[in-house]
Amino acid sequence: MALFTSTYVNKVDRKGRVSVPAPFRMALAGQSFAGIVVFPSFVHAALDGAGIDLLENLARSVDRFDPFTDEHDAFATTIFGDSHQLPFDAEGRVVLPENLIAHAGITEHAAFLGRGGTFQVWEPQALSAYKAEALKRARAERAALRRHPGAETGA
Amino acid sequence: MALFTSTYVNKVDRKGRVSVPAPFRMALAGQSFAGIVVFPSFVHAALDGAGIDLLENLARSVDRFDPFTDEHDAFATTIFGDSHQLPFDAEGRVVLPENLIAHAGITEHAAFLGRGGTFQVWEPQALSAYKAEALKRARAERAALRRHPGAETGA
DNA sequence: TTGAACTCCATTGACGCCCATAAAATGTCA
DNA sequence: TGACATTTTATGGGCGTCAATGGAGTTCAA
Repeated sequence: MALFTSTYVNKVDRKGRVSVPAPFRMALAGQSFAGIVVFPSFVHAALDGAGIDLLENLARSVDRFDPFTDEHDAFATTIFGDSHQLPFDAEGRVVLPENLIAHAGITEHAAFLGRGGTFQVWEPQALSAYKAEALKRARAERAALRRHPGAETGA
Repeated sequence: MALFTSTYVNKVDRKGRVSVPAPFRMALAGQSFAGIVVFPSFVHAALDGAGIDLLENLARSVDRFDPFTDEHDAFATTIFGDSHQLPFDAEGRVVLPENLIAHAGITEHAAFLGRGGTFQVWEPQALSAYKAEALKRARAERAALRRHPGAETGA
């Protein structure tokens, strides 16, 4: 299971290349596409990222159920339409497309934020601000989550 | 199920390495990741630690991809974004990341405090102070309970 | 032919892997 | 039961490898 954790800030070089953090590359190893998939976040000035499996699963679920549910259909359309497949170079770097750079306000550095099954890419300053905000909300929700504990691993 | 008990104080060497107490390592044996997961405590100048299963369970509870309605969005961001997977070396040591060292105020030594299903890592002095404080509060609460019988919460 | 994108190579600093030692715990045997 | 042997920990340090980064050459296509 791919698990993206921690936050890494890497440099964007003159040619627009960024190293994807090695642990993230590890988590993606063995997928059918050697690279990452990114698309603009709906709610933040950031990018959502994941492995190609995210799109594969989404495509599967659209095929099966979702011709009937408008919400999910619109969701899938947006994601597929705005997603970019970014291949790794030999050193594990990717080139962020211009419009995504702009959406996230990225300049010198890019911050990779692990979110479990997916990750996000932020402009570091913006991420700091968002994290401070998220921490405040997380404190408030901590008690709530404790009342809904996750299932134990039966496997 | 992993059970962390007792308190151990180990040295942090020049390279930032600390031995994870052998009983803790035992409790983590057989997990899918040979190491520990740590993240800054929400409420203390300390680190919360556990096995990778903690994050796996959390990821499962959030894994349906749904940027609009995830009530635990902030929580997942904070936990995953600030969590570090620290692999054991051959001797059962881990390297504490710089920002976590800073958060806990750790310098020469690190105190591992068992808390049942999880554990915490403290700067030893800070842990002593916290323990004394906790003891005082416990006594005060006990006294209060005696003065107001029937006020106990079941939880 | 000129720019964009990819391949290949170089550098350096951090990290992982390995071995050594000492102390403590445990086990063994007469 | 007391002396000795074995194992496990905790700790320190050397060294090779890999990750992150920078830049030069090469291909492809508009």
